[in-house]
Amino acid sequence: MTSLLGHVSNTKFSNPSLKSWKSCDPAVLFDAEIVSHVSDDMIQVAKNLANEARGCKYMYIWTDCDREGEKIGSSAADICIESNPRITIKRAREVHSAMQSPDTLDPKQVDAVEARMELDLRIGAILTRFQTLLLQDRFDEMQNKVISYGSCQFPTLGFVVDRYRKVKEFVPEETYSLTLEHVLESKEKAVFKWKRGKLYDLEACFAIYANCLEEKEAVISNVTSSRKLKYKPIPLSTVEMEKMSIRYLKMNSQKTMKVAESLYNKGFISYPRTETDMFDKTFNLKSLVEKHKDCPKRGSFASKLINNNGFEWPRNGKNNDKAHPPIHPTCFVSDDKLSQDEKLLYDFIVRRFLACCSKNAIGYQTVVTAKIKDEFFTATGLMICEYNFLEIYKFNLGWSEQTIPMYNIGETFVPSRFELTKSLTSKPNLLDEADLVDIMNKSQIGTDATIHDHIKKIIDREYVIQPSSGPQKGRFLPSNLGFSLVEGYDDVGLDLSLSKPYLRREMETHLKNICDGVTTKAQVVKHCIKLYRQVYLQTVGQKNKICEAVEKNFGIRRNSGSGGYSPDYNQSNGGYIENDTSSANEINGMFQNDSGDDLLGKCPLCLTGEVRLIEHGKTGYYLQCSQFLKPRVCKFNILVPNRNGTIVSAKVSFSKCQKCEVDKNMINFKFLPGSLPPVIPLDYQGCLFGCNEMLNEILNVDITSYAGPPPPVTTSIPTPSNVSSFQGRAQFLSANRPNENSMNQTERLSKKSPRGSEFGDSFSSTKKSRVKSADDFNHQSKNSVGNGINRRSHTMNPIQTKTRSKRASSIYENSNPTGNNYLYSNGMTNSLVKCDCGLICDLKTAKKAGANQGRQFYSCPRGSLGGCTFFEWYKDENTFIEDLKETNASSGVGASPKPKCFCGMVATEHVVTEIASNSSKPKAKSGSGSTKPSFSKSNLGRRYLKCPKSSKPCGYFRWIDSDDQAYEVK
DNA sequence: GCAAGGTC
Repeated sequence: MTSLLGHVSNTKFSNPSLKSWKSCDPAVLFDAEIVSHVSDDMIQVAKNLANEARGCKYMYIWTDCDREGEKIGSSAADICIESNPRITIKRAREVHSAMQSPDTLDPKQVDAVEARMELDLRIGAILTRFQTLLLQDRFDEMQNKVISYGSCQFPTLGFVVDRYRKVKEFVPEETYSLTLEHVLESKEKAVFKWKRGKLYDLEACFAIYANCLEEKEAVISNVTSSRKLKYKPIPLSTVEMEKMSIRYLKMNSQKTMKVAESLYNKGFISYPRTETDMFDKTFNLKSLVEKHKDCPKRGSFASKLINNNGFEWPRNGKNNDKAHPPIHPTCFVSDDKLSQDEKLLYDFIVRRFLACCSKNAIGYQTVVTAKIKDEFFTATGLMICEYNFLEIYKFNLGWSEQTIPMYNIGETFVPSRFELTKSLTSKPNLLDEADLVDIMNKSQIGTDATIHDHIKKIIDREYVIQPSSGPQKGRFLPSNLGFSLVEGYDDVGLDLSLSKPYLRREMETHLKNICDGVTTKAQVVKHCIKLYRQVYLQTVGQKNKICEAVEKNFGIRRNSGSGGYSPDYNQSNGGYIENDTSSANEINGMFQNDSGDDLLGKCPLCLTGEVRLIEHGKTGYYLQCSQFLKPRVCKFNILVPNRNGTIVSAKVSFSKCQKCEVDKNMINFKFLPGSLPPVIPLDYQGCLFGCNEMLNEILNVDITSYAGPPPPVTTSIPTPSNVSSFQGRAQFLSANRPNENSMNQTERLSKKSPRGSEFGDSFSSTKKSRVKSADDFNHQSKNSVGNGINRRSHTMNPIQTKTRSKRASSIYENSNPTGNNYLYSNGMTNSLVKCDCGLICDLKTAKKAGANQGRQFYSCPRGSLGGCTFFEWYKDENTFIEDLKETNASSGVGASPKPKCFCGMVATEHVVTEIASNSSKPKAKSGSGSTKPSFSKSNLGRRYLKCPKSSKPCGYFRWIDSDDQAYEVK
């Protein structure tokens, strides 16, 4: 028999050179190989296991019965098998049957934990390096700071910032109510509450009040009395212990856990890290209660439970981690054996336990209703008859005796006070630690064993401040740094912002699915990396937002940086980058953008963004609008393909194109000798914006192909510019005193004005220079990968073709084997359709039987797991032409009017996809009440028109491919 | 110098 100390193994990147932060672009870590290894501080544990295993036939694993326990056991088993390959591994689960019928380890649970470990490592390393190096590069003040990112840390910080914003944005509103009081001769007093509560409209309230004033007396219209129960608390879990300790013992979560651990190690309480809030029926609770009967403080209550029939089995909560019971005292300990903090916490745990084993409190509630005119007012009294658990558990439960005078129905009285009162809505409070623990728990951020660590982490990292005195004592305020980071990530404008809990929660859902056998570790890792990669790439593309937020909130100046910090990365890290050249280079491209020397000029499509020349490794270069990475704002992203290495280098020149109508900088090209026709010099300065057709054609660049629709008018995410000012935040503490309405003057968040859809025809100047047929330039190699990709606006690129041929895929499947299809996009196809979350859509196929079966559409890649409702049909060239026809028809340009059904509505088009009878003519399905026609086999695939109404359609029917007149289907 | 999850 031997013991473990939690996880014996951990994950790390296998290539030691990746340890250095500047050894590679952080995004390389999305795909770098990861290995499991024995942690440095667990080497002795591993050695011990190996030694123990040598002489054993069987190994029984008795770790916690949760998925982490399964993985811990699995790692321990691996070590033992290595030491003794003949050893048989058994898993003890149910205590009572463990030895008689031992189980085996559950590989699904082990897989789920391995997925979590891998994702946490990659995400943490990538984003920590990204944001640390970014801010160190731009701000002198950040030189020695590590700005860590964790999938739990940041959502925790996000909660603090969210509440802070709510407090700052709060504008109190006046409310009005009617107050009724009655003081009897006996001096007894009844305070009645208006049934309407409060009104926001003074005039309305005054009208009611004036009407009531016509009546001199109030009449008692009802008196009810009923038995009320105050339920005893449920058994104690870790999160509940932390919350109660913070609120009533004034100990923070970190300290609470430390003290609890100390009590546990001394054997005074059960294991303090548990989600379980129900006792197993086999527990001998009475004997545990009995242990406290001699306690001077709580002994008499414990004795009552045992001797006076006061014991009752505890209520059940909803959670059971199957690993540990609820927290309870294991023995009685006198105060002199405990430190001050231990005394406090132990006392609480014992009281809670005894309360659980006691009975509900019983009271009688009387509600008296008084009426004036048509308005009703109630006064409530409470008499506690049996205190039961309340005797021992006196933590502010909001249940106290409330006496009111006796009234009889029909009795009248003259009000002592009847007034229209004005009050202000009260502002929310900053989060205290108990609030934060609660929100984290509900949002599945962290576990019972780690929630307090995450809170400590954001304090230690100086992302939040917890004042130790003053009115906000113990509450959380975001620091300038924490606020800036959240604001920066939020400004990137993704619903899946890195400061929000959604990504982590989604991961948790998938981990459960692995355990349930719904999916596999590989699929989940792939899916989550895809999501995080998308969010990461878009965040990197707008990293200036983070710098801007820091600049604004700190009041510090940005230095020019090293011109983007990617050049500092050691790109010789061959093995890793080779595996994913596209993603690494894509990111490098993004890192290069803000030095200003890659600027070509204003975007000809959206007119607001700046087009830059971005190198994309072996793929080529992009002419990319700065708005391109914003969801659904601008799609200008033109590929200059370079698959044959024709372009040795391309750099933006400082001279403008004189011929070009769109005022753009020229590009200095260096071409590979022999790769181009002799008419083009090897050093060539040219413009790619349409005026130089020859250059465009030789390089296979179709600048004219972008003729996409204008983007929808979008409203930017509101930016709390006034909220975030350095001064404002510094003043917050001093200004925010009790009873002082410091928020009155706070303005609401300023909203950026909506972006106009000023696309118009601004790009038409280049449309006319559409390139000639590719055949005219057959000196270009036929093997050129770029050929044919960019020829026309609605031609699919090879990646799309691959994607289209797939059936609708599950969320766990990538749309192509690389998982990086968006990186190859030429920017002119639908492959860049993004959903309302800002994610690149999955292309799916409609499965539902009907006219649209088989059609492809775009939808949110997150699907039913918290995805948005974005929907858009895929448009290939044919449907695009159809659309044009329809547009022309509707605008009356040389098209016949659309056929109308008998109701006069435009008939809708359908395709025969199912057959039902041998009839050659369609007829209604009998008894269905629907006029959906049924068809013969020969009609399969034929198109027809019918009434568009889904209920009570008129029966109009006409074959499209026939000259027959429409007829009515009954 | 990065994560989160165990545990003393």
